[in-house]
Amino acid sequence: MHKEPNDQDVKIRLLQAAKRLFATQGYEGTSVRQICEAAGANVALVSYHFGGKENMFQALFETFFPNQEMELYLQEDYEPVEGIKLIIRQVTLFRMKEPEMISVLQQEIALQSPRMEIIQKFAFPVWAQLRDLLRAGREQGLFQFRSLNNTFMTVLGVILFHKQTYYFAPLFDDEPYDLEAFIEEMFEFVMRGLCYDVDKIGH
Amino acid sequence: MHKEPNDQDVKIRLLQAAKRLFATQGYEGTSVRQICEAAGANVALVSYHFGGKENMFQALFETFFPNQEMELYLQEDYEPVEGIKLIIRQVTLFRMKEPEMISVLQQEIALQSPRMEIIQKFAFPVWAQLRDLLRAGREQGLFQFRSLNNTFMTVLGVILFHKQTYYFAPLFDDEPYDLEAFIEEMFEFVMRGLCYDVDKIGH
DNA sequence: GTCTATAAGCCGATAGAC
DNA sequence: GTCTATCGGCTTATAGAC
Repeated sequence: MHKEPNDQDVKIRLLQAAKRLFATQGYEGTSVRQICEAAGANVALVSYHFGGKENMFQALFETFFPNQEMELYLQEDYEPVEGIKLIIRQVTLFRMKEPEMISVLQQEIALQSPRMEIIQKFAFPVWAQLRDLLRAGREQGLFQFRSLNNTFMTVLGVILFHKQTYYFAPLFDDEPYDLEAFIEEMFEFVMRGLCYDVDKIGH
Repeated sequence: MHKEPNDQDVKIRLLQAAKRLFATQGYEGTSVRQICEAAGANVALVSYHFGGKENMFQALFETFFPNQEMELYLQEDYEPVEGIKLIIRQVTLFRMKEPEMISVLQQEIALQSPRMEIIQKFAFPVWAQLRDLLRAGREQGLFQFRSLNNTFMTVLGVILFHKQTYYFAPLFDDEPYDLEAFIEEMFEFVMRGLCYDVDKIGH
């Protein structure tokens, strides 16, 4: 009944190879053969361990998505401002920890691919929470905006679009990089965008 | 020496089919055969008219990207605020007119695919202009932010990420839709994010 | 300019040996 | 759990007929 040590090894190696390749070549642009070769595994093992390429895509989110932290977060009851700050913070930390998963996410959102239904199962709770916090903040007079839909997409764009990349590099001066300052700057940008007045409330 | 009327017809039909299919299935996820079938053209005509799938991708940007308007815009010398407003406006109008091109753009940015080099040739002037306007605005005391790089990516995210979609629909209330109000709201969100004070200058 | 036919190869999935 | 061999189908690209 005891598990071969190689069992989990191969599975995790396949997942890591798939994550990297999906991020850099896309889902359709990546073949099962490439994944297996990169993982040093036999061609048949994706079918055996995951039941096909598509199921492997879902396994990626089960493995690398912060599902547990999200569940904990969603149990709490947050004020709009601190709730949004926490979302910005958590999403940004995840983006730093798993840039390849963010790349996969961005691709599938842009494509509106059939895989979006899988992604929804994992990411929707946070998105819905962000939308609810924006609406609650407006109702409490903390934020001001016309369209909830547009504002939601704007904030999501601020959080998700960021990319540190070779292709944008020519535009970028060399700047010292500080993660906490970065999160703070993004949070403050969003709060100002939402017309949140620190003094008015005294937060 | 006169051109067959069908020549341009087939070419433009192929381009339109490619645009639609690349947007919904991705570059790698779309086959030349699919493009030709959707365009009602023979399988060999992509090679004949464009010299292969990759060259067709570039032809997409030559055809559907607002290259002429961009050239005109870049000749002008804009103040930071009005320049950024114009960029937000023009990009948003383009996003409404050619949502499929935006989808292609988003995909390739997320992927950092080899096609990014093609995209750069067409989009970089605007991106560089946006970056320059942000920096100039900061130097003139109009805007306040710490990191030019991060602020640039934030603003680009606000402009480019937006997506009206089936998958986000469950999050969206039905709202009356007004394009001008939408552009204005996005512009004001960005200006507040940049700490731009209307009263201080009297714009 | 358009077509058919074909080349040469990769795709995902699986049956069956070990 | 891992392997090889193979299936049926798809891919891009092109040579050559019309």
